[in-house]
Amino acid sequence: MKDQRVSEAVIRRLPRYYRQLELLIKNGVERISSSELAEQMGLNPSQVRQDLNCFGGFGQQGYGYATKKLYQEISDILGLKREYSMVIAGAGNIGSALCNYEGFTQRGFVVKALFDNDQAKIGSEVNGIAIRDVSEMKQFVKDNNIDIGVICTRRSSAQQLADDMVEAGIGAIWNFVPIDINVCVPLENAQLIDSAFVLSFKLDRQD
Amino acid sequence: MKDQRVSEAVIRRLPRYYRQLELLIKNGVERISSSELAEQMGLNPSQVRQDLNCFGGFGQQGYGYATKKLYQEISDILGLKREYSMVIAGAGNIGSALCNYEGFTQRGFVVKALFDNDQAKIGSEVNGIAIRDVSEMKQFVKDNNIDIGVICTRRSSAQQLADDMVEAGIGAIWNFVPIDINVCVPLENAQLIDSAFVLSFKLDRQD
DNA sequence: TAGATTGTTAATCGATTAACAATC
DNA sequence: TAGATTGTTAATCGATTAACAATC
Repeated sequence: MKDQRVSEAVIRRLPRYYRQLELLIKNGVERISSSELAEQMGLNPSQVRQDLNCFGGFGQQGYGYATKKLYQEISDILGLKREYSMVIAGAGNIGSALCNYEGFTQRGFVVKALFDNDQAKIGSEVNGIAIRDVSEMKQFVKDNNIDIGVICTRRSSAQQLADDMVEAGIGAIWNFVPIDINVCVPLENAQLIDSAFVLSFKLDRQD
Repeated sequence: MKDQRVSEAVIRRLPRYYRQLELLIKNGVERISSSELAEQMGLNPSQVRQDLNCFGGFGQQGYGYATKKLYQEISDILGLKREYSMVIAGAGNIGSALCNYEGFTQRGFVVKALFDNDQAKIGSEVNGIAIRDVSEMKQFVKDNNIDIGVICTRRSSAQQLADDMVEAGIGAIWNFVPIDINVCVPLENAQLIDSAFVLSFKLDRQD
């Protein structure tokens, strides 16, 4: 088990391995070779072996990889042994949808609170989770040791709220606002409009 | 204006340039050098110049780039001159949120219809857009020359619906379902759970 | 003209792919 | 033992960064 720095490219393939393994297990497949797995995922067999060997030798020569074992290993690598707590800043359209998304809770990502500055919303609930005044956010993050802060506000307040979260000791930021946020903790961008632009770019060039 | 194949890495920086330029213009900045722009975006000045020169020489020696001109150029490169039509398959949580998202319409990405297989939903509207029976989707895409098909269904039907869309002549697929979809048109993945996993991975390793 | 900054070529770095000895 | 397939080193490829002549 080498423990060099793992490249971003490798990290972003891990969830895909995880999902593919899950699928294979569901279909009763007990072992798989790097070539088969690569084929199924549109990768190169060497790449699959290189990727996995960043974390350890999970395979067996002449046999391949035991799907259940590998699945378990990747689950551990992804840190899915424990739960992660989240707060969502901005109880609008996207924020509420994320709060309602079952996929997160199923996987151990639990929304602890929603925050908004709209007095009309504060006090009500989304999917059983209270909407609180955004002015209480910092203290809440501190008191509850929140892992992930999700930003779904207007552009003007996004950076400030991210700063507040970081000051309150949050572990990571997940940004849905179409603005570049600057923080010193892990940051994941999910800027929908950027994806739309990539699609329009490709559509426009195709002809 | 060289027209070699543009790498995926460059393409994914284009929306960021676009947003940053927009911001600069809003702040009254009329010109910017590659070093300043790189600084602001956390890139390397050479990279900025290389990226832009994939599409043409938009700058001027000794001066830099005129923000308005560059903004316009990138807008054109991204194909934002015209509107793009979308349909959304799956009127659940995420599908409805996307349908309500103002950012899309503002930028010229217009949702023409939502589709679902739940009889209780069919016939109602989200944000003024009709929810139709998913069995009518293929014909609708054909008749209305839809550009982008958004997939927000359960995992079991995602691949089939993507296939239907492609057969009906759709230009691109935008997939929100945590499953690897296989199509012969441009595909953009927005798998939320994958992002969550990347965050848990990084959180888990930090200590 | 001198200074600044581009556009572009060359050098470096890192990620992907190939090859093969190790070993189940 | 022979066949298969890994783990790992080496080769290739592509993307990022540096350097600098061109030019505004």
